Amino acid sequence: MPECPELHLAGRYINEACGGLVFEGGVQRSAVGRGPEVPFSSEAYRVTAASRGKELRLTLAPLGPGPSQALVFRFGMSGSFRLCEAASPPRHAHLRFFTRESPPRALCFVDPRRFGTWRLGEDWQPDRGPCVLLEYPAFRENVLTNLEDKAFDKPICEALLNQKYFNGIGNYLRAEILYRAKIPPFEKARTVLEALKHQEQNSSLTLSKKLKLKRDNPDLLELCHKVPMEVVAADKNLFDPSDSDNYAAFKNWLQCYLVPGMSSLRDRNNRTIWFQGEPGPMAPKGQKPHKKHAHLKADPEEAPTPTVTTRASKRRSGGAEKPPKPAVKEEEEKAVPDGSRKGRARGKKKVAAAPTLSEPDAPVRAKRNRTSTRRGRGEAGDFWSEGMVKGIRASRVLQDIARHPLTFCLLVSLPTFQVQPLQCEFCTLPSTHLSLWKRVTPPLLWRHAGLGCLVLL
DNA sequence: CGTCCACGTCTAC
DNA sequence: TAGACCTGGACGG
Repeated sequence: MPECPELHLAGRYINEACGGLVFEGGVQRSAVGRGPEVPFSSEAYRVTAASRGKELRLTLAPLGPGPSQALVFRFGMSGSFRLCEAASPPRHAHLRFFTRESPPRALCFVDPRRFGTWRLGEDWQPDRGPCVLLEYPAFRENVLTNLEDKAFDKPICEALLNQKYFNGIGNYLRAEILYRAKIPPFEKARTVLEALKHQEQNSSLTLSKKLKLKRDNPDLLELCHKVPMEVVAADKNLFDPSDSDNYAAFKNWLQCYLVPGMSSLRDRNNRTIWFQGEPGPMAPKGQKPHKKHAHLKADPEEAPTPTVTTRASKRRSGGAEKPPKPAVKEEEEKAVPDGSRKGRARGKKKVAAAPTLSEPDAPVRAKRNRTSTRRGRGEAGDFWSEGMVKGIRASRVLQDIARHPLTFCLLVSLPTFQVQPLQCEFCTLPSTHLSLWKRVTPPLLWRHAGLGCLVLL
């Protein structure tokens, strides 16, 4: 399920599962893996991960002297990471990193369809934009300052898959986002986005009213951040590789994509767009929106209501659905995995030689004990109340919110506060994200309403 | 058994 | 703007 939430959760999985492990030896690549051999070997090294949009970077760092090796992965349609017994890796494990344990384990890049790949070096693919999940302000700015680009001549549903502007959005997210924004998928992208530029000044409201408005009516670009954030912050980890039962939870989270009663059409790239209501002015002709899609064995008793399904009615079958994942086979890794290799030999990929990149990056992990303010579902609760807001330099904050209407962050100033490099420990927001706020005022509290986490800085 | 479909890029007419 | 690149699950006959 690789869109940005899955990439991000894969990174979290790697950091949690491998954080305390020592790896050793070389990196093993399957005969049919898409990516290059990894010229790295070490007596003892650690593995860490970071994500950006639909890319995931692994860093192999020797415990002793010696250079680190970085790899940047794309997951294609079916990629994932998994830590398992080295002796019995899953099928289609195309890259393996071995731990230095007694029965060794292997961190595996697993990818049945092999559309995924990896490159050597630490650089993100240069023509992909900022991450919708982790670089929200930069993402928003990148879109709103480039609206003359012909990428925005297209219908919004197609523009949303353009990774130059929407790095991390994929087919299920675009459906979920447009559905919540109540925007017809084939409305022209520029029309939709131009409107966001102007609706940002909305004076004569109190701060808390504005915040509430923002929270209750997130615009399209905010939803590009907020919707994937929900997946990442879900109580039940919707994509925990070690819990195969959670696919049902994911299905249940979906409000539009694959949901019975919703309409669907093929866009100009022949990708299925799911939506509700009118398709919009740029809809391809000669295709009748086809509804239903009954072959979701997840909801057996679904009444065949011909009426337009409403929000309430489509919350199908509550938790009653059973996970549609039947087989847990995938074992019996045949010794010669894909000997066939019929048509077309593996094309020679021009491996972009990683040019040096300075990137001060190196985020200091400012560990804190998180005061667990876990609330369900992005609910801000009384945090937004007038009382809490008192004492902020409201004008500055408002000004900033107007420029970067981030519904999820709010800052409280404390005059004598020394700013330090830090990250939100929950979601590993990069320090670049924070710097935007540092310019306003030193933050004391930084809260992601979408995550329900409160971070003391 | 065969057909259709899938969470994504790429490049070749 | 088609395809190519792949495996595998769901579904129909």
